[in-house]
Amino acid sequence: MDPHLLRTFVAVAECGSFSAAAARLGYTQSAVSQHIAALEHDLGTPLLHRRPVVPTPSGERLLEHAGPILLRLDAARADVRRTIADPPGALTIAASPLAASHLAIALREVRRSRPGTEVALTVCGRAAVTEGVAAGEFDLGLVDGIAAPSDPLRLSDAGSLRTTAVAHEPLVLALPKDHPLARRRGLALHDLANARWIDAPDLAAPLSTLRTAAGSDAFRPALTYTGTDLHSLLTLVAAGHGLAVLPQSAASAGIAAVPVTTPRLVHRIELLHGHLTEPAATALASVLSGESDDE
Amino acid sequence: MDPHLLRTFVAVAECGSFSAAAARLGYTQSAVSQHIAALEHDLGTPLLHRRPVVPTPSGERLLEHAGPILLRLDAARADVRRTIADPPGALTIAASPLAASHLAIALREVRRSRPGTEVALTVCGRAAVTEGVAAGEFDLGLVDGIAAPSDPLRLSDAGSLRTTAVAHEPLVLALPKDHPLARRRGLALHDLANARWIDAPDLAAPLSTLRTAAGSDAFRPALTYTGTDLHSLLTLVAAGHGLAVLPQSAASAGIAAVPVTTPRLVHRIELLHGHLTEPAATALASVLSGESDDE
DNA sequence: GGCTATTACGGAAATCGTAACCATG
DNA sequence: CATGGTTACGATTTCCGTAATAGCC
Repeated sequence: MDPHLLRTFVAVAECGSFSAAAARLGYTQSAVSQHIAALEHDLGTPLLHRRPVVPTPSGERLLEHAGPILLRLDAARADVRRTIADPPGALTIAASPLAASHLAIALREVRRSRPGTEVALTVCGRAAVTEGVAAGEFDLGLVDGIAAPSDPLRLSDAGSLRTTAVAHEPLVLALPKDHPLARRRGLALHDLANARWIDAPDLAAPLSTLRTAAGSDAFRPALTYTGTDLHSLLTLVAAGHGLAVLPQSAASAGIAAVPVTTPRLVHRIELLHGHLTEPAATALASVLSGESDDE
Repeated sequence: MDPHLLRTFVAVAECGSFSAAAARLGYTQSAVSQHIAALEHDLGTPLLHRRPVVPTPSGERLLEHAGPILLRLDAARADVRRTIADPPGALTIAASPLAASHLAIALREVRRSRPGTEVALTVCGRAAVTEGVAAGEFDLGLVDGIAAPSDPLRLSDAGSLRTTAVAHEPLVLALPKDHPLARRRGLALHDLANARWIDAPDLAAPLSTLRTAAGSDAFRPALTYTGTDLHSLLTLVAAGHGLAVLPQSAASAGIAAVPVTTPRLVHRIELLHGHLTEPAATALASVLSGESDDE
C-alpha cells in the first residue's frame, strides 16, 4: 500500500473520475488506472465502481484510513524538517471561526511571554485547522466543536497532536424570534430531529455530529451553508430558513436562543499543538482557560 | 517515505544494528543500508548515528511517527479485508491484566445479546491490546491506565480506534505492611519521586506515566518487572523490593494500600473497538460501566 | 459517437543482491 | 584484523507515458 497509490485513490474518490484525478495529480489517466488496479489487486477486492466512479464498501473503508495516514505522513516529514530548519521567526496560529474569540487572548499571552515574536493568524474551517497543525503548517490551532461535558472533541485526524481543553460553554438552538419554541427555557435535541435544519459544518455544529450525539439518523439539512461567516448564518436563521445549534455566545440580538438541555452537550474549544514544547503549550492553555480579562 | 523504508528504519533503530535488522526483515545488509540512505536523502538529514547505531534528534522525531503510521497502514488493510471476508464465527476480546476484571461482564453481555457466538479471550500487555485491536486481530479491547479524573487515556496508537470509558477507580500506592508510610490516609506522588520503585509497565502504572503525570524526571525503577502476573508483583512489593501504583481493587491482603491523593489521578478502563457497529459497542460499553451485577 | 476506463507495450528508473571496499573498535 | 556499514555494479522488476482498445451514456 504505497502512499502514492493511496493518494491517487483518494483523489479519484474525491473527483469521481479517473481522468480528473489524473489531471489533478499530474499523471496520465493510464497511470491512475494502473494505480487503482494495483491497489485493488493488492487488497484483493474492488475498491471503486466504475461509471459512475463510486467507492465500494471496501473502498469506503479504505478511504476512512487513507486520509489520516497521508496526513500523518506529511506531519512526520514536517516534524523532521523542523528539527533541521532554524527556528521560524513567526509563530502561526489558526482557529476555526467559533474558536476565534480566543485568538485575542492567545495573542496577548504570546506577546507577553515572547515579546517581539512575529505572529500570523488564520481563521479557517475545522478540518483545515487540524490538518494544518498536523502538517506543521501552523504552530497552534484553536478548534471548537460539541461534546459531552468533560469529553474531548472527536477530532478526525488528531493522530499526532496534543490537545488541551480551553473553554466550555452551553449550547443553544438558534431560531427565529417568532418561532413557537422561542420562549422555551430549554429543549431536547431529539424532539427537533425532523425540523428544518441548516447544515453549516464549517461554522456551527455539523449535523453529522448532532446525528451521532443524538443517536439518530434524522437531522437532515434543508439547507447547507458553506462558509464561515456567523452573521450571514444568523440572518438565515432569523429569516426562518432553518435552525442551527451554536454556542451561547454566538447568539445575537436578531434571533432567539434556547439552551439545549438534552442530551447534555457543551460547546468546547481545544488548543492543538503538534510540536511545541510541552511547558510553552500548557502555559498558553492555562492562560486561555483562565479569566485573563483584565486590563 | 515508502512504508518499506519506514519499516526498516524502525527495525534498525530497535535492533541498533543494520545487519540485525536485515536478518529480521529478510533483506541483505546492503539493502538496509540503501533504505536508510534513501530515507536520509529524502528527508535531507541524517537519521542515525553509525557505530554505535543510535537515532539522531531527527531520527527520534521520525520514530515517533513511524510506528503509528505503520500500525494504521496495517489497520487499514485489515479493515478492508474484513469487509470481504465472511463474518467471523468467533468474537475476539483482548484485555490488559488490570482491565481483565471486566472481561466477565463483557462476556456475559455478549452471551446475552448474541447467544451462540463463539468468544475468544486474550489477556496481554496494553500495547498488544491496542495494537491488536487496531490491526483487526481483536474485535474488542479493554485497556487500563491512569489519567486525570475525566480525561481519556493517552493511548499511544489509538488513531483509528473508538474508545469508551468503562470504569474509574481510585489509585493506591502499594507498599509493604511495615513501611513507615503504610498507616497514612493519603499521599502525594511527588514526595515519593525518589523511592525504590518497581516498574511493571505491562501490569501496574508504568513509571513513565507517573513521570509525565507528576511532571518529574524522577521515578526511576530500582527493579523492572516484565510480566502480567499481579500476584507475583504484590509478592515483590510485600517483600520490600519496591513500590508500585495500582488500582484500589488490585490491592490484596499481603500489602498496605494508601490512596494517592495528589495529583488527582484515577485508574481508568476503556473499551476499544475498531470496526464494530456503533450501537453494538455502545450497548456493550453501557453494560460494562453500569452495575449489571444482577442474577 | 463522444467520453472515459482498460490494456499493450516500450523505455526509464528504482530495487535488491553479490561483491568489493573502507572504517572503527 | 575482524566486525559491520558503504559503495559499485548488474539483473530484475516496477513505474509511467504513448497509443491502441473496449465499454457505457
